[in-house]
Amino acid sequence: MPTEKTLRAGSAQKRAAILASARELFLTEGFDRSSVDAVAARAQVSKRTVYDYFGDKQTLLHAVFDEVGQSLLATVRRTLTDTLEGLTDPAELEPALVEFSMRITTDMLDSAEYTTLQRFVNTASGHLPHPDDRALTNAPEEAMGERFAALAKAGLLEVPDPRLAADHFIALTFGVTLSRLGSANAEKDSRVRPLIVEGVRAFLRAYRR
Amino acid sequence: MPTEKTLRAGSAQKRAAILASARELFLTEGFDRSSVDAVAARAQVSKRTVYDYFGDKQTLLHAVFDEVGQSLLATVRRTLTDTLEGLTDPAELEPALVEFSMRITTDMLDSAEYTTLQRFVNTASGHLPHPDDRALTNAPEEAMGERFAALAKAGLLEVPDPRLAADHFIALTFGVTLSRLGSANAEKDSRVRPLIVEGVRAFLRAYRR
DNA sequence: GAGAATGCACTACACCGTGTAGTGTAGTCT
DNA sequence: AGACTACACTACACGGTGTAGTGCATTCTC
Repeated sequence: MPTEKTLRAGSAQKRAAILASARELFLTEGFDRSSVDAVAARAQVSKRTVYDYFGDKQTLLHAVFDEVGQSLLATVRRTLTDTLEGLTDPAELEPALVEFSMRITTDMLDSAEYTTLQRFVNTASGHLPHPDDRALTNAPEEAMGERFAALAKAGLLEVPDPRLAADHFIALTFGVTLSRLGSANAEKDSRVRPLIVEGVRAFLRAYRR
Repeated sequence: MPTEKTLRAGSAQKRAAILASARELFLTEGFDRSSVDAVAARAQVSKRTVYDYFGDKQTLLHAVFDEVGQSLLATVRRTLTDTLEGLTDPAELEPALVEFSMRITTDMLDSAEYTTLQRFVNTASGHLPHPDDRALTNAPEEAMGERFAALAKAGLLEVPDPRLAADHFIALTFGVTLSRLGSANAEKDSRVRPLIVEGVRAFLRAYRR
């Protein structure tokens, strides 16, 4: 077995530290410009340990990618049920959608996670081979689509293609905000809310029953 | 004057060749992963000449950035007048918008120019200091805003904030297409047109008079 | 049960190979 | 004569590996 590589199970603490460090650096500085030395230093761990836990830099990127994707999906799901569960009053629809969108947008913009995540998917240095990745990336949109379908069933929206509606909603709120204010501070920026509100209104004009 | 650098005026031909080569490489491979040697080789020019024309790699990037921005703006303006000039028949609005959007989207997706342009603005290795850049990046949206305002004046649209409407239109058509199909082949891909059509329809539901 | 031995995660550090930005220069082409 | 090339060269950063050594817990031994 020449290519047999034994990765240590190790204290989950160090592993988490390395992962957090890599996540922070990769997402802010970019993958190429983040050296493994820097990741190790930030995690207060020797470079050798990084290589013992994760085999190489690509694998480390992959681990970060998975983690970010999972946490993003979890946030979306939680916020979805927090703000849009069991809505029946049409008058509450707009404020609820604004609330949902604001929470997601501020969450995402602050750490620039979604942005760089997408950047990884499209441009990643060295293509990502795992087919799981696309699925993971699309999962948040799927979840939103299901929620929109539920709102349609409740008679609040008219949504022939829920998944497409989800894409449109994201584009009108998060997408516009991101492209206007390039991933800089979100909840503090007073320009965010009006953009979101207008995005939600446009969405409702297009999709309200 | 210690930092005085003398850049050659030189035959515009070589300069253009270098610029084209850099543009191609930077946009497809990414800035970091494109070596100056590769740029020089592709332009069939010695590396020394590259450094004689442009001072360093950053400056070369900046020149590419400007050129792409200008050409993008020109394309948008031309397509705008080609497809949306002097529209009066409401029935022609949807097909005209689809046509406009298809042409822009296929143009942009094929060479991935817009994508990577945006990527440069936000993440560029070494922040771009020039204030011109943001303005240049926003110019296409401004142009579209003006056209939408004209369509509103003609009674075809209801557009209180033309610039915002432009952002919404881009998000619904180009933005959605880009995020679904990651910048891969455009006019050949049969999934593009339906996405654009649905984006335009959603836009019209939200903005039609 | 005290102390030695063992195993293991981890560090510190040197090292290799390679890729790349940028320069200096001698020579060639027009 | 000046634009341009070919090329050698510097300086450096980075990915990855090998290894000597350290701290520490568990286990073995008497």
